[in-house]
Amino acid sequence: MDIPQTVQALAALAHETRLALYRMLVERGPDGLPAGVIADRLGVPPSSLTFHVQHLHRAGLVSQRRVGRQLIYAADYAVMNGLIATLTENCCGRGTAQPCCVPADLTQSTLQSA
Amino acid sequence: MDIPQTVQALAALAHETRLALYRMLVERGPDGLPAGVIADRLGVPPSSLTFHVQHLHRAGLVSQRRVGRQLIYAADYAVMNGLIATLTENCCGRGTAQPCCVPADLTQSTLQSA
DNA sequence: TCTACAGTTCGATAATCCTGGAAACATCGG
DNA sequence: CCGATGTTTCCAGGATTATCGAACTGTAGA
Repeated sequence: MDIPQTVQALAALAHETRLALYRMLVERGPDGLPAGVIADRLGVPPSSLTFHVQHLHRAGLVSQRRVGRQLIYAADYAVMNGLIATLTENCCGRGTAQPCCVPADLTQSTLQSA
Repeated sequence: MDIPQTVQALAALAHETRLALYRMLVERGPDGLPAGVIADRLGVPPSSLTFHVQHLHRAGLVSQRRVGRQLIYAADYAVMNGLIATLTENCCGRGTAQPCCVPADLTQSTLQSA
């Protein structure tokens, strides 16, 4: 993940409304949610919702698809995984302090328990 | 890590200069670097450097100490670890997609090799 | 084709952030 | 005490981001 992409993803998440939006979509899973429902739950007017969700979409954090007359947004985990990997590799104190987490590659899928 | 703190940390990192600054300090380790050296390396004027480094400092990502007449800044990993943990817990698709990484708590320090 | 509905785009305003020079503050050496 | 050095604070500007109503686009059903 290159630097501009990292900055873009960080900026996309660095807003209370958008972070709440993204978490809502993660919790919801692959089915996603239509724009209107998201706007309702967040309590923001439609045009503001579009503004924020597009921000996440441009950063690649959220996917968009049309179903009938509604637009469904869903979390796209690839960029988030890339972001966390980048932060873990470049921004955790390697060797100096205890690292925060281990990239999934290193642990042979011994998780699913958390 | 609560939401405002998460947003603040994300916002602090969501700028090319500040991300470069933070990575420089991580690479440097606990010794840290004086403000002047950082400004030189980043190619920003002193007042701009202060602006950005204070931003990181307010977010708790960077510590400050005085040595003689210089102010030394060093990466403080606690907040970064907390940030990554928060993102991993709340923003990775639990169960839906392959997770990006495993919190260090779960792996009995089987690292130090990476 | 007309109407209703779901979202987006447009436009104007407000708020926030960024930049960098100049002045002020703090520390050290003489 | 004075000058030199390192850094911050202050300030003004410019740039970017956020908010939200109103108008527009696209889709579905009668």
